[in-house]
Amino acid sequence: MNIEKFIKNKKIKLTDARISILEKLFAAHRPLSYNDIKEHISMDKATFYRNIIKFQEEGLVSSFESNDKNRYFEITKSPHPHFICTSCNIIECVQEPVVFDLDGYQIEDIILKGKCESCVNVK
Amino acid sequence: MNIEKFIKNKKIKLTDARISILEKLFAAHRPLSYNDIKEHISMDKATFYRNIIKFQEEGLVSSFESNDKNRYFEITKSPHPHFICTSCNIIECVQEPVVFDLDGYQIEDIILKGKCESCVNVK
DNA sequence: ATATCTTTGCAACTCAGTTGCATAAAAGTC
DNA sequence: GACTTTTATGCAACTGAGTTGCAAAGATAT
Ligand SMILES: [Mn+2]
Ligand SMILES: [Mn+2]
Ligand SMILES: [Zn+2]
Ligand SMILES: [Zn+2]
Repeated sequence: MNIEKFIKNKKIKLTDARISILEKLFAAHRPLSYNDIKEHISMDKATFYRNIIKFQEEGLVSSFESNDKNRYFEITKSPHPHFICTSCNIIECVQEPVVFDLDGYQIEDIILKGKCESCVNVK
Repeated sequence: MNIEKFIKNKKIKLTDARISILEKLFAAHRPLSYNDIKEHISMDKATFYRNIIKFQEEGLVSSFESNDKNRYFEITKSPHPHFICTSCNIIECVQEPVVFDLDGYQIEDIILKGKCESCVNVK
């Protein structure tokens, strides 16, 4: 995916800092925290978080809070659930759809917690 | 529910601090954070968190991380999903079961995020 | 009584994320 | 070009939830 194309008709200037964040998120197969990518980007963390907030305001990036007190970010794709392992804290995107409807409520996101394939076989 | 009975055959001494935490959690219809109950208990927050950790080790209390950076605690009941409103941050226990199975994984907890009944009607 | 173990309060600490402020880089105006 | 206004960045200081070290208090055991 081309970043200039991705950013089209969003009101965001494409700075070097922003490009490097978006590139990292595009390359990932799962949501990433600031911690996950801070080695691979050069900006100050204030710049990182301020840009992430912009991305979210424009709907380019989504995020959620995990168990480990970190916030995880990913490029906004078609909605899908996420799995968080309560043993190793790994986070995975879930492809299988979870059908669920709660009367009067509008569900936007689903987070499943439990033991991942690796951790379920360890005691 | 009687607290002495609830605590039976758990290796936990029932101190005043512990009783007041458990009473508050028993009376609640939804998970509570330290912030929610600190006005109604008298202990130091270190004591609160240390006791909560004990409760969780004994399986008496469960918890999860919300959007607002706070941890929410409730008496462990039969597993059920929780709903977190992304507008007003209210947390509710969901009674309707969410059926979902992920091959090789062990699901322990389900968190639904979205707009609650009040917030879905406001723009 | 005295020794041992557990709980508590206080203060200091940790760590992710935020904010104020000064500088730097863009963008707009003439 | 020069000048003004807006936006982005880095740094340091701050915030707030939760944790930890330590000494005092309470409880349990012998
Ligand atoms: Mn995902
Ligand atoms: Mn509940
Ligand atoms: Zn795992
Ligand atoms: Zn709401």
